[in-house]
Amino acid sequence: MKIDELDVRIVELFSEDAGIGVLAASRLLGVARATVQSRLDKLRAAGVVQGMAPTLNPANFGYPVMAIVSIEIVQGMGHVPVGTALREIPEIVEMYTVSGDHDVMVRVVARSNDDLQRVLDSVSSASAVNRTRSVVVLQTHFQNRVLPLFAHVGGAAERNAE
Amino acid sequence: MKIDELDVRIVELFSEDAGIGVLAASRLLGVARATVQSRLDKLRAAGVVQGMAPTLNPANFGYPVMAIVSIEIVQGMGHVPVGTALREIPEIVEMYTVSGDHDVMVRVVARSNDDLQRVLDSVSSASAVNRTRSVVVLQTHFQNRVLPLFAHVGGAAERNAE
DNA sequence: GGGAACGTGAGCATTGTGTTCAGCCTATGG
DNA sequence: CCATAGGCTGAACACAATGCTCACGTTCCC
Repeated sequence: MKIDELDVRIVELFSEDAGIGVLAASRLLGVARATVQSRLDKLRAAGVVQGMAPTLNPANFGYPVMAIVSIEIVQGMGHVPVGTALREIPEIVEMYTVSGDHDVMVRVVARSNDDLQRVLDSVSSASAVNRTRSVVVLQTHFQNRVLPLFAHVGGAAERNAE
Repeated sequence: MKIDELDVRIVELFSEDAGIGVLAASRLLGVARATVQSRLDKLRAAGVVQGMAPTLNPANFGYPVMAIVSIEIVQGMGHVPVGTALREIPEIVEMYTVSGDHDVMVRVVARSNDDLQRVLDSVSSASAVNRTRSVVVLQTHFQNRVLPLFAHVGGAAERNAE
């Protein structure tokens, strides 16, 4: 997928406000409506843009506390059973299988520090979980900040070879 | 902010496809259009819904490799200079200040394992960074999965969703 | 009971959508 | 050197959705 500056500008506009609409975007960018439409279609078809979704902030509906938990699973168990077990815990908002000392890393949210204890316990008590180590998030600098990278890719198209 | 089942159903609909529109959502839910509109306004005003944004997937525009890096900063330096230094690296898509042995945790993406080396080096060479430890993400189970938690808050705990 | 907050259904003018089309430009390749 | 393909344009069209406002019926609680 080749991404140029127009693609970047379109995505930036829709990131500010997805409700902007194809027509308004085309006017702001000084291009034809059909162009914006076809670019969006292509970006979506390529999977670059997965879709448009409302951004939910757990901190604003009762879950201001966040922690990152490294999980070590018991030897001999695949990572699949852990995955299915942990999937049932709604407080887990992110989950990866990773290399290194630990096997799984998750990000959890909680209502309070007290509540975090409960969440961590529910993680620990999942089957196939051996040991956990958790750190509390003190400050969120940014989350899911993909736009600068995307702009970098789009801008590098002219200056650098790919 | 009090969240009821209608709020959850509205957000679920818009999460599937934010372009669904207020009118179509109201028809699917069997409520008046003005109701959906006012609910959305309130959710947005409360900050529960931050906005609607296109979901970008770095894996689909050239960055399929992902890693999580724990960073220890040099004693005596505040976390602010590290933050500003790391902010300049577009490959960092997530950044937290955390408690525990390490001080900062970031999630980075890269074009390949080779490229990951370059990204990690650029992190390590940031000012105030003392030591880093990184793990490679082998599998992404889910990212930013807030809907189940939101549904849980909305009193849909008894109900089996999806 | 009074009042506030909420949901309803309806109305209105305006605007955006999806779709299609022919024409034009530029880059690429025979 | 010309031919072809792909992208962008601007326009057209019917249709649908939007933002806004309103009067009215509930429900809940002071």
